[in-house]
Amino acid sequence: MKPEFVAIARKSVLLATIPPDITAEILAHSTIKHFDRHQTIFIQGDNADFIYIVLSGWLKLFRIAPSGAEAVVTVLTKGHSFGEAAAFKGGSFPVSAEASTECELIRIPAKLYMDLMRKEPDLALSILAATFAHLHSLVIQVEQLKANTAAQRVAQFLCELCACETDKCDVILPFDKVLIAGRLGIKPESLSRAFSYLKKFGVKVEKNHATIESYIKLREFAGFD
Amino acid sequence: MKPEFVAIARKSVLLATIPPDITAEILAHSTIKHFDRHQTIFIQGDNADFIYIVLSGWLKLFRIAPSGAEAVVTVLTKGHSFGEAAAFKGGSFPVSAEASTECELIRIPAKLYMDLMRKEPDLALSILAATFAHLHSLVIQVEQLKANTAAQRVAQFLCELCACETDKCDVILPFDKVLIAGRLGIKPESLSRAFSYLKKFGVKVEKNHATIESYIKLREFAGFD
DNA sequence: TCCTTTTCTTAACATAAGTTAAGCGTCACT
DNA sequence: AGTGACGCTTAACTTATGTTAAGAAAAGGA
Repeated sequence: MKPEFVAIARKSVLLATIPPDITAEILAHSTIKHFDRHQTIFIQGDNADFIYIVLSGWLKLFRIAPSGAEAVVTVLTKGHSFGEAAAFKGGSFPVSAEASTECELIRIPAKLYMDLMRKEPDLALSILAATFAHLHSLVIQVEQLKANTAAQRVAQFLCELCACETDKCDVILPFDKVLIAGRLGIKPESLSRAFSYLKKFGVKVEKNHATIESYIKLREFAGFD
Repeated sequence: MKPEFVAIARKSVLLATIPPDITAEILAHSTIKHFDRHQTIFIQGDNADFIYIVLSGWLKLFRIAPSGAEAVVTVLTKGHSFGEAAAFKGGSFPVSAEASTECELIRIPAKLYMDLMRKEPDLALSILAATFAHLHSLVIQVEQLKANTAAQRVAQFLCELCACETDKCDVILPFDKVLIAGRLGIKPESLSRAFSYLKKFGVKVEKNHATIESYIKLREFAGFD
């Protein structure tokens, strides 16, 4: 396995806190998988036999309601892991996963991880840490869905992307607008409307590039403290 | 501690899979806490020093957005545990908790649980199982919020309550309508409207008692398979 | 280059849900 | 019995978001 991949994997929440010799053993039994855009990684109900770590690209976890409506649960990229919770339980995935861009993943056999866990309690703690991160992000998401308007959610999304120090800053939208809309629980048309509404607050969007004139003001509108 | 309380606690996801002598030790160091209706159990940001198991009554976990809007994240009752995730992480609670009815809780010192965890890896698995259950329920909730109308969410809620075998059945609404509305992410007025809309599908609601004429039909409308 | 396909935006319209306000029972207390 | 508080429902109105449709801009292939 390429050293750069190992480096990314080691930095993930899932492996970060465990000794190098154990990660080496895990990675030795894992494989790199490549997925094209729109390719299915797994679907809900599949046996959760693997745990994944994203090396590159973007993918989404989602559920399809019986009505056919798609609900995007999470969007993941480099360094994120997924499937730990389901794999741990030995059950099946509660969500489906699909590549949103071309992407590369490390696929870890769940059984291997579980076997090692008996010897190395730290592994359980790592899974816990990763699962909690997901849990927390879902709690936030539920709050955002219930307590904010679409435009506010868009503003929150922009604020999260914006890792800048200065008040004025630029962000690159990491995936296409259909996916952003799905992640925020709205239709692409509403996303467009939200963007043009946010012009008032100094947000300009052109292609996949957004300029934020005042991060402070945007945060305020977004309803963050 | 009363034997009936011990029995409830042992059946909770948090303690179900661990040996009796360990649960005994945990419970010996835990205390029973009593809360009146509307009493605060903790607020978001508090140090997560305790893990709780519900013995009786109903309580809600919620977040208050800066706008003042309340988002009910979960409603819990007998046998449910909460706080494990935050306590394990040693951080602070991401949500607030308030008693919705008079209720009794077991309060387990988080530190004790963590100390035992080092000796007994099964404890980590128990926490993981409990956390996974939360995770899964949040995934479902996100899907429901994003992909269903208010009336469908109400129907889903009724279907979940309805543990009957027969097609026609009655359910008792376990908590008041303001709280049900909050849990479903709608206003109480919309809940009323949803109930009267559901008359079409053979649902009659009077006070806290609902009659479902055809469970099958209701499920169909709810959009379950 | 041109043509097709995809992606995004905009507009007009429809609908679901929030808002405001009024009214009705029920309950507890006097 | 009277009063007030509370929980719930209903109605009229407003607003946000989905729907449908059309077209502009960008991307990609021939």
